[in-house]
Amino acid sequence: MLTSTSYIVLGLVDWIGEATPYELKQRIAETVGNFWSVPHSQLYAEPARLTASGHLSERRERGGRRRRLFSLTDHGREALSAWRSQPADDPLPELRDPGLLRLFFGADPQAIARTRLHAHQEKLRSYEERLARDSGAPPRGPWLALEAGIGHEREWVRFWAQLAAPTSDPIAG
Amino acid sequence: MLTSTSYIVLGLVDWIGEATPYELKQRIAETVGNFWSVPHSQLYAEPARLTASGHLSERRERGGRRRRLFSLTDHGREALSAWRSQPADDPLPELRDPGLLRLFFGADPQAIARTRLHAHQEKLRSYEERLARDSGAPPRGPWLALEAGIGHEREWVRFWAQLAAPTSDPIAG
DNA sequence: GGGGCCATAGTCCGAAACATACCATATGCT
DNA sequence: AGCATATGGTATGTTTCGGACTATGGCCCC
Repeated sequence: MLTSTSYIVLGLVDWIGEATPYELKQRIAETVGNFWSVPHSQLYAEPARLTASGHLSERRERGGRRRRLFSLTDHGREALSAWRSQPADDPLPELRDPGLLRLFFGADPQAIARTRLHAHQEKLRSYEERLARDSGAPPRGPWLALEAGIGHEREWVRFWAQLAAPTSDPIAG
Repeated sequence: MLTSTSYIVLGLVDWIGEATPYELKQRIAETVGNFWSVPHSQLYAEPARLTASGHLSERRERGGRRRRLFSLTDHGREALSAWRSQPADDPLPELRDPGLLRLFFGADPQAIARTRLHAHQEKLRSYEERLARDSGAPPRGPWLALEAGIGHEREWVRFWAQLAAPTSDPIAG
């Protein structure tokens, strides 16, 4: 059975055309890794599995490092396309924020909020920068994902800012 | 070394006083599990580890099912309190939304958006209901976590709604 | 009072995932 | 030539994860 990691690999190979695990690693780092990271060791293990199951085909560089180059088979292309057009009835994602966990179990809100706030502001800034850089360029998918990321970072900033600055109490004014 | 799962267990045992794994499972389901779930098999394995490391102590029910009852040791209480007051310099959480992944790799936004939208609306509704039920009751931690959850669910609803209804295009009006 | 059923309660296990350390090759600089 | 750095890949020991499986107790109904 294919996992999300499988589809990340299939999707990227489709995107790049023919790729080595190392290239996948680099692409992920600057794109999808922002909302779904994959440890690099998986990027060697997963293509091997996908080759065994007939979703990818493998070719070996002739000289040099003799790197493995993977590309989609018809079977792989079908699987990817079926996945794309499947209803997204997956379970909803969890927040899984360690800071929130501490908060839940009684940590001091202000203390947590201050460090978290900075980190999220930074992240938000980097996303907005990227949005400004490559706004409008197709395809639309990565752009929409970035929009989603920005929305959630804004929400985190709002949330932590409100806890970091207790003066903004809606009752006290 | 203690993991997030460890602290969830320690935190809940602190909260409940003395608990069996099964009770932990139930508490998690209705509280912290909303943003950080733990597979139930871990709730048998983790207390055993924590007992070995001296953070919990174990007692056996006398008759009946002879269930294991765990409670905090002083060592465990100290670890929990140290964790609570530690700066939250953990890595930021990832969205890891399967729907977003499909979107990223070219799925039809409207198709994905419609199913996701419903699911998030439902979730949001259930959170708001809970907020109305036990608003104000201390402790504050769970309540703040619920607030965070509501914020992010609202954000998801906003995001998917905008994709589900293409008429709200800001350019076309 | 005994049989069946449901909720409770717990164990077990193989397959992945993970972090991380290690190894190897190329490239360019001094 | 020697060395640092980035590139590229492998190997591996632990955890985690799901999910299948087992068992126990309480309760209702006949």
